[in-house]
Amino acid sequence: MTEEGTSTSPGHTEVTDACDTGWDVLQWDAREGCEVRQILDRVADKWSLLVIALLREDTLRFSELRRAIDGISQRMLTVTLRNLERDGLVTRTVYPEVPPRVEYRVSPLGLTLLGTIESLVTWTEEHQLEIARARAEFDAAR
Amino acid sequence: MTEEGTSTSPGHTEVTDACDTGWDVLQWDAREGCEVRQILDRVADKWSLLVIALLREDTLRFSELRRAIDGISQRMLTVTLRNLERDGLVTRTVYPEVPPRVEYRVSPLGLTLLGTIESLVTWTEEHQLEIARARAEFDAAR
DNA sequence: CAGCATCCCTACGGATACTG
DNA sequence: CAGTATCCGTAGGGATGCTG
Repeated sequence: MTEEGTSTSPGHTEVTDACDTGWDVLQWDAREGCEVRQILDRVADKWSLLVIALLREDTLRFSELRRAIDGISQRMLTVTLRNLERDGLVTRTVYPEVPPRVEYRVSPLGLTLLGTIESLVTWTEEHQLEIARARAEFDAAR
Repeated sequence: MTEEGTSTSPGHTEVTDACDTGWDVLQWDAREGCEVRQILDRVADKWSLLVIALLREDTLRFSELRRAIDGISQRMLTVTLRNLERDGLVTRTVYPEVPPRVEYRVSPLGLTLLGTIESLVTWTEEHQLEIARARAEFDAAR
């Protein structure tokens, strides 16, 4: 595995303690080690949010997720699930049966994140017209 | 400019009306045309959030932002500002002076988005320990 | 079934050089 | 000062093929 991993990069932990004080924007970026950046990245990547949202309803197995999502490659589903599992947002359960069965469910932690995300989605729904209008206006001015 | 633009891709607007019904996860992804996806991308890219957060305090000019952000290239600052401006989240004002002066400020719309984002940041701060623990545990199990 | 591994292509984003 | 234009490396992510 030459890629992925969202490296915790041990031995590179000179985060100078930034990111701890509340919403201290001037500091929390630029440094990749920052938690906010990492969580934001996780939530914003192409599939994580979708996967976690799907799992909110009920626990699903790999193939079910694969079919439910439509555009996703099995590679990215694997990668996404591993990341979510690593962050403790999703739980993976393997049933030692003959054709292997693996089930995924959202953890309580994942649920709280999902709740938070909803406010963002709500914001989007409430303002998408404003944004569309702004874009149209901007593009027209070229 | 051969790149960037978050294409409104005209003539590719077959969004089938998805994304309108609230938080209908099963539908809103996979289709790039979705507003939620676009907003999420905007908010999650490397610099947008930081820029908008910096502007919350007071209006700043290009060079001030550049210096304030530290890691950013002037190219990405430009791109980021154009996108934010296009979406109506940030306002750009040009003062026709001899050494040109341009000032940026958050729009009211941008402010409401920032407010929403804060809950995400708060979530991160509240749960970063849990996540760190989960990661450590996961990594240890390899 | 659930996945790892490999190849490969593209978009994101940095560095640099040039204008109004 | 405030950009624009160009070149280019890297990471994200799709397609495909192989295992336990």
